[in-house]
Amino acid sequence: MDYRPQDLDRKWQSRWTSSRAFEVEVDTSRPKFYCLEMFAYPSGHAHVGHVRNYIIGDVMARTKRMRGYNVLHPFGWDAFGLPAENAAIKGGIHPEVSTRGNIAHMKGQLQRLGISYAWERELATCDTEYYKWNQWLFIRMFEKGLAYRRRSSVNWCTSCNTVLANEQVVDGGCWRCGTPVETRDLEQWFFRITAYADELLDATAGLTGWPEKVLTMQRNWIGRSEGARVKFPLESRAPSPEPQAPSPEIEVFTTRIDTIYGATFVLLAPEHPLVAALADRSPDPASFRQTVQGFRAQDRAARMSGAIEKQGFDTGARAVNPFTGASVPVWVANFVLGEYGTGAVMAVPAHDQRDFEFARKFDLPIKVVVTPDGRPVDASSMGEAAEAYGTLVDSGEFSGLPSADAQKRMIASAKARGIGEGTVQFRLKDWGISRQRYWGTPIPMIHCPEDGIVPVPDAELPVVLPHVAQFSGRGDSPLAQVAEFVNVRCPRCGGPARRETDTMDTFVDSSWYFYRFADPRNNAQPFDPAAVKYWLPVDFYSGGVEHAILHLIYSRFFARVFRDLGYVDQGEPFKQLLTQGMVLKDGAVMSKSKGNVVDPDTMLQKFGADALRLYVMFVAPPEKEVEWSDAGLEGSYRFLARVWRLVEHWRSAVARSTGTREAAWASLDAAERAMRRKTHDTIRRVTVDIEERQQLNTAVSAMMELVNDLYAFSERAVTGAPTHKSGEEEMAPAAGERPETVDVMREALEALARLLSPFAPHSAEEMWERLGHADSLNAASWPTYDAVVARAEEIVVPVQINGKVRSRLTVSVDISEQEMEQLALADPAISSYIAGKTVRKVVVAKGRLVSLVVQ
RNA sequence: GCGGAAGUGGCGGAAUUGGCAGACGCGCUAGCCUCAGGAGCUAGUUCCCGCAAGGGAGUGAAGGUUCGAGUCCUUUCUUCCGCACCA
Repeated sequence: MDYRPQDLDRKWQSRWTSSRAFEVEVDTSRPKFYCLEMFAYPSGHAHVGHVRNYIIGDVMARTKRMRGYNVLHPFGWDAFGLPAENAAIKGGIHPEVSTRGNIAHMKGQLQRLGISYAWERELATCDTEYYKWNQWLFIRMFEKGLAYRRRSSVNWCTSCNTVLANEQVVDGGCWRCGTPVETRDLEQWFFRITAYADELLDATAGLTGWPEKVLTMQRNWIGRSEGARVKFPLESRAPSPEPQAPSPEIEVFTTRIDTIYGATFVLLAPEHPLVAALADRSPDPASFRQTVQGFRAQDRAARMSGAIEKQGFDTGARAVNPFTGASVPVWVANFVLGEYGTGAVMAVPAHDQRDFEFARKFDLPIKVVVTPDGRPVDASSMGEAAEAYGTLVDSGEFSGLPSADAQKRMIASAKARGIGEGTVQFRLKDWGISRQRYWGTPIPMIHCPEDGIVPVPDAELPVVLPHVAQFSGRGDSPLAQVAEFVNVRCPRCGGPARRETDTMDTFVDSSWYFYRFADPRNNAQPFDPAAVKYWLPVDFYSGGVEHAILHLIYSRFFARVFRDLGYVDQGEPFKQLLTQGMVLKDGAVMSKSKGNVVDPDTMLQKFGADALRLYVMFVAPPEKEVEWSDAGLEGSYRFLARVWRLVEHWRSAVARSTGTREAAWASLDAAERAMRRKTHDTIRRVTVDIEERQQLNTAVSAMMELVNDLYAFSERAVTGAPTHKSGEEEMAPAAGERPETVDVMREALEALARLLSPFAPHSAEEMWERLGHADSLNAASWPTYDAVVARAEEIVVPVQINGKVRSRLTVSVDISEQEMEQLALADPAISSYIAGKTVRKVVVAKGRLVSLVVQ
């Protein structure tokens, strides 16, 4: 029979489904393994880049299943999100319709690849049964003060009169009409992730199964920095008649309080609350405000293009440096960030490059207060700021102290005087989750004129996303236009009230779906804690690096929220993380717009699922980026066909020999022993490569080596090599053929079918069946190896003279170091080299090599 | 600028603990088989010299440690990725 993979795909996929082969239940008597690939946004079509990740996970899942683990391997859909809504605005197809259609298509693609998912646990985040628990959790977080509301700026298109997501801002303009985007302040919901900043940072040290790269990215993202807050009092002017007089001081954050004697001016962010008040007091408030507004608008556009030039202007106000008592000017600067620290900085041009550039540009004073290496620094001639730590000069009572000591003393001094204190500042900000969008989880809150913000009672959850027929892309939040949705009675006072019309960021959906998979149909709670206790943490999590920060940090945050709610007992959800590399085509990431998408279905039709799976695993280690190659895929197909012919060639001989196996191991000849050794060593290598090294490409090459040896072994046996022609016939053992050879072949083919099955499950199942087995390869059928058999009897050991290999010795593996040395010196090739010279040193690495130093 | 990863044949890559560099695959070459081959089987394939035996060179570059370095150390170059006025 010829190798027809497409038939095998169909046959085995339907068998797996009908036998519920991959469905699992909690079973505390067995070790569990939770294997998860990041769930998918249902964009419509999976390309081979996406698919690579699922295959990697499937190899792990199938291997662990065969190793006897109770394997949870679920899949689902990150189904809410902007693209579906954008498509609805442009094409008029309702997000619900397009999303469900896309899910159906992509699910078919994954099924055709034979990925071993527990499909009965499938979930989509747009299911009310799922997002209900987003709402439930939101309310719990609201109760604990972890969800709160405050004003924050959004992108606003004045032409469409609507809020834009960051992705909808293209080159600083609206994605639809190109109108320049403005910022506008709205009341929005936030999650207080900063409450866990320290813990999220510290716990990275315990994530030993994560790539160091990802941990570094998370640490940088959290961005802990130690420093101090110090108040610079504003110089009093004529008493202000205004009732809300500006705050009498400017608080700055600095990590270099040791340089404070050199603080010759103060800079405010354009967003700083004091700026508006200072504008009122300025001689020309209109132009003041216009300049500030210019800075704020510029900031957005400039983020895209890179660096922007430093700009600023003098507010006219002055503040007092609390350490020197000097009067310093207060400026507004475009590069000071409103959302970091206090939104104000003390500028020390001598010791901070940014301040230095600003001072030079605007001719502000530069004062040196730290000498890096003991040599004096001249303020007027320095070309750049001296940022290094050093010894303080010209700093009053602190002069002469090293920077680090000075920082401690200055913080103590500031604290004693009530003008500052040491603080820890994080770069991590609270997570803004409000989206003025339709296709997401409605935020379960009610705004009552009497009672303020009231959560929807648990009994009334879910707040179902109402049907919206028309998506214009204009105006308010889509939900705000649905009167039946918006108008509601206040749960507390019963009076008329309005529902919250914002929906949640879809990162909320993806921050806990891995818990839900443990118990996806629970209607009473987000999940049964006992089920999660059994299945979690995820033992193997794989996905793209693009999620290294947001998704993974939000998930770690949610894990701690669930922990503090008493639902899970530990705060790290992912034990091991693998970030798989992308698949490139013509050197670029696959994308529809580039037109370089490789469609898995086309490959499936040509070569079958197994060849595609095998190729993608073989081409490179999982973390690496790979370039797609049609020729490489063909090579994998050829390999599978080669294995297939080998099985076909031998299977009837193997079937007839049943019963003689094992008995014959003692009477093997040398070639049979070597073949058997190769079989057992291959089992060892493949097992280690998958489970320990997770280097799936070398696992495949180990199997290829085995097959190459089996062909040679087959050639040597009387039956000849399984050529294309002869493969079509069932070969009987030729006259005089040794039964031992058949036994060795059977052991090898059975091992091979099983080792191959995580990679090429359809072909492997079929081969297993054709070798005479009625059971499926699914459960607990991983081959074991005999370490004694796997060990070589003889090895070839190189002999080096002065670092160059001059001869090779074939020796027993058990040979002693002394014997090796003697054999090496007695070797004719070696003795002729060393004749007449002095052997100064002999190094023997047991079982590895002999190295002679000769003069 | 800061941080991270990586540089190995024509190509993808392998080398697990400092011990035979180039496994395995692609591509290419030759032979066999065949009516035919874009199928299959066998052999070859880092570069240079040589009919061969063999010799020499060789893991981005330059040094170093070592009997021995792709692997460890120092310097340096290049590429990719992340962060990027975070005070």
